[in-house]
Amino acid sequence: MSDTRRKLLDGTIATLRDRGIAGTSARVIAASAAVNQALIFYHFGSVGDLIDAACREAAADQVQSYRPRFRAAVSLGELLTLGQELHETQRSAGNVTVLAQVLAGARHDPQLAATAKHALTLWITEIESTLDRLMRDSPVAEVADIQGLARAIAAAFIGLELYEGVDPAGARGAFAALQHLSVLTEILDDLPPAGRRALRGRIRRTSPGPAQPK
Amino acid sequence: MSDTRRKLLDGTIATLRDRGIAGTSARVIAASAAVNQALIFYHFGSVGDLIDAACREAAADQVQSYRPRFRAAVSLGELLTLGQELHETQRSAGNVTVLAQVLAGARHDPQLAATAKHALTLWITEIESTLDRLMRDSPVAEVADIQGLARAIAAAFIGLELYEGVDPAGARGAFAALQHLSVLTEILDDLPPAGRRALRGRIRRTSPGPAQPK
DNA sequence: GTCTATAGAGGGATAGAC
DNA sequence: GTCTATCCCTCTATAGAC
Repeated sequence: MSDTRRKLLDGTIATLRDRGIAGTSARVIAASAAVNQALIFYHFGSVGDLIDAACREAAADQVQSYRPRFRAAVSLGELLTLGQELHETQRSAGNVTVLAQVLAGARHDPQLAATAKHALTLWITEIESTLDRLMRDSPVAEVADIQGLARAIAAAFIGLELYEGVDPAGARGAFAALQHLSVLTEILDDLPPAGRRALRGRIRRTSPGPAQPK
Repeated sequence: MSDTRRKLLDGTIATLRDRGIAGTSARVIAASAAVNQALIFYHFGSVGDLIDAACREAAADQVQSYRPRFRAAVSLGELLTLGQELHETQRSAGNVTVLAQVLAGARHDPQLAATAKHALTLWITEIESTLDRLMRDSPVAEVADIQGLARAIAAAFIGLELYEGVDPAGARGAFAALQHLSVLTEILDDLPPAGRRALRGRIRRTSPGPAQPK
């Protein structure tokens, strides 16, 4: 790949991270990439196409680089810790923030919507297979709809990323609260067999069961 | 309040909802409000000030109108149902979507950041006092940091609102999954006294305890 | 492939008539 | 309070020199 293309892809991610979707324009991206503005159109055709290319590449790279850590998580608490680390690491690299910005811009731009859905699906798939593995032997699985839960977690994560922008201390508090709560699932998983059977029966009597995936 | 001010405040919310933060300009707002563009500056000074005024008013109105329903919720499941209804009702009225857009724009605009923080705090305060009431007698309160949890819930809600924009079916699935999961907390709350004591002891041995509010 | 220059639209904001 | 007209800026995208 040419040097200019590389610089433009990186500059686009940096611009989305630092200035938000509303502040991302051809001129600003070109300045960030230290490249002539006209080259955006020569190499990518339009600003929208450049954003699309940059986001797809960045999301694929990030998900792949985090895959071993997803695979290594052995509890919901660890998955959450992974999420928190990802959140903090990315404050400089910034791909989750970027995804949040693209998601916000998706409301009035069908192209951004497609980009956002694609990138988000990569993360959701990863979360889903992790949850699948973690919860297979848990009594909690009886009331958990893994597909839906993975989507909820991804969406929540995006929300926390945006919230961080206006209240960093509050966002830290939110993460800490979730971490405390994850202790609950560990307790449930560690129940002795008798306790598990009792819980399972209790769940069956109360819950309508997980939603059927279509 | 003058008719023009009223139309501009409403037109601003409608514009943020329909066109996103990146598509919200003085000209578009004025067209939506059916008012001359120059009147924005006469009445509000700047577009940023208008957005700020509109968002603060809308958030205050919304939170107030939902307050009785927050007070009426008697379980986490009901709080979640309330959230889901709010989500669906607002697809037309649109104030949570608006908040998400302002939050996204906050990244490169300090004024929007202040607006977003103020509006979000109104919702967080409401969620916090509801959680406080709901969880006072629950053994779960031992591992729950209510302040942080309220922030996490509000942020997650914003994320779901944005996710709805690119994958409505996925967002519905996410809500359904959370609803199923809320059954767990009800089970824990309904434990017989002996079971509660056992759970409580188990929590004490595992958890570092809730974070200290500062 | 890279540059300058510019077209043409839309942006915030103001002046001044009414 | 409301309007028109306008200034000056930034935006995307292209034309054309190199």
